[in-house]
Amino acid sequence: MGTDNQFLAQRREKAAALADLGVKLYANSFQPRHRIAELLPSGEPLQPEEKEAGGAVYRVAGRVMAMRKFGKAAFFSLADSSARIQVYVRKDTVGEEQFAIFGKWDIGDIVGAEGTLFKTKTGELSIHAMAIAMISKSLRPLPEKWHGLTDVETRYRRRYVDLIVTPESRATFRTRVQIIKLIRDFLSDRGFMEVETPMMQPLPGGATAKPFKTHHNALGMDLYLRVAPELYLKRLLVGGFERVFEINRNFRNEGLSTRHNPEFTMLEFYQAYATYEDMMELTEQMISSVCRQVHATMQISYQGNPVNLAPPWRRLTMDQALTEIAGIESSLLADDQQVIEMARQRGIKLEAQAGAGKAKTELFELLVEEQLIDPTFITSYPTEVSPLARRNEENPAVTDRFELFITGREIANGFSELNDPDDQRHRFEKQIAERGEDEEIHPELDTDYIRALEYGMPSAAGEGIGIDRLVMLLTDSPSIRDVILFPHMKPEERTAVVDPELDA
RNA sequence: GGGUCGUUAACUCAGUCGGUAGAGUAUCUGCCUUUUAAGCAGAGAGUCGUUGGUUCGAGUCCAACACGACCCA
Repeated sequence: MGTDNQFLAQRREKAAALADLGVKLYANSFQPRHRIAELLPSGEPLQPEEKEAGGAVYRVAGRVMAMRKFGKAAFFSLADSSARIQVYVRKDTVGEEQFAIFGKWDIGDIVGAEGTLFKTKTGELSIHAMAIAMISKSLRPLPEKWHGLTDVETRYRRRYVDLIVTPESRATFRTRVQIIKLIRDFLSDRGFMEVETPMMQPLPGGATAKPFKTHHNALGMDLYLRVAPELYLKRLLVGGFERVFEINRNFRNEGLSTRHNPEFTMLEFYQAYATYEDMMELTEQMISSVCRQVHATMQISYQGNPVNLAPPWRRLTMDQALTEIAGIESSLLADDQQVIEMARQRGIKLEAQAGAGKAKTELFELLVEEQLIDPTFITSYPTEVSPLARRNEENPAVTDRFELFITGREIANGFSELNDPDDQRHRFEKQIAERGEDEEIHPELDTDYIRALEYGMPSAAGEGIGIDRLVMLLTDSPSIRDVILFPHMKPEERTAVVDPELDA
């Protein structure tokens, strides 16, 4: 067979040779007693060629990342999840038999080592191995030690390899975990309880988006993967849980891009007796404090451009943004026909039923959005595009809603919740009437949600934050695929080359 | 969906005017007991994304397709 397998064949030969020498290739008996990071700053710094006083014995395990052999001695670098350290192996220390076995080791093998600490001539802290052990034999070569893995497609498809060889990638995903933990802590500290609501829903509600459809065999019914948890979380407000949040996946059956993955992680939270203004306050505090805890500063840069996350953040109504940033005269914005005409002139395609609110929102997206680099709350969204938000008491054409933009991207969306069941029913019905043409978006009246509101939902405000986009911002990642461990990829083309292990 | 660019050894990349495939790392063999992108000497490794076409001859030119990146809708 050939091609792929010069390396596989060589390593299998070595593996067989090791087995002949009585070495277990996939042993489960080596127990490390130390993480490598624990050894690094131990006590007083050693001088070059000095051994650690007391000669304490350390026992570590990890992956062989580099190997430098010298006949009867060798250095290899060993990486565990905490750090890397160099291990020095000498024939006269480990013995002839072990040294012969060591000769069959490869870069990429997972191994254990036990020994004392010393510093080499050149000043690198190292373990002088007294004993070494094979833990798991690697059959495939790792990418090059110097350039690493730069092909983004391979990095996404074989994330395991990326994580082995790309420190930045490991750092990004550690930061992601940290960010999510900080958000959980932030909300828990403020009395929010974390809940899980259905991901498989009979009616996909809570957002205008195309859902994935699936089927329950035993029930003989179609189900949809959720596009948002919103309507379930608000049912919990009805139930008396006054502060709830959920961090979990949503699914949208739409295009892929550097900012869109079919499944993505959303934080949604709801607070009874709060308004959208409280939510803006909370959001400012949450994101800026997460940033400070991650980066020790609120002045960060994203893709080479500075971003200042220090509160307070700018707040503009949509009309103000269109006037101040897009330069549209405020008198024009007051005239519905003029707004629709402006949108048409700019090439925005509007459905026949679309009103000025929709047109205004489209103009905003076209002319303003990407210019909002430092965090900016945009408020007073048209009621027409905000079916779940409470109307403003002075101006019922707009809602008590905001969206947060950073680096030109929508990061969060929040509003005072509509809790009038009759108004909600009317808006759903209007929405259904207007979306009739798009068969992929299934607008159906969620009568149970209306029924829940009829029991009475406290006044409340809620918000959704796109976690992936927030992580992109805080890890300076250009693509959503850089912050999702296993982003969706089209299948690799299956060629005639068959892996030998599958060909047996 | 449209446009541009990319796909060559395990990895990172060259490949001129169309003339039979190159480097570094990695691997293998030999030497080497403090190296660290170890060193020295030698060797092996390729369906040039896939399928067609043009040509005496295609990694190179043309077309379609696949996958990816970027831009646009």
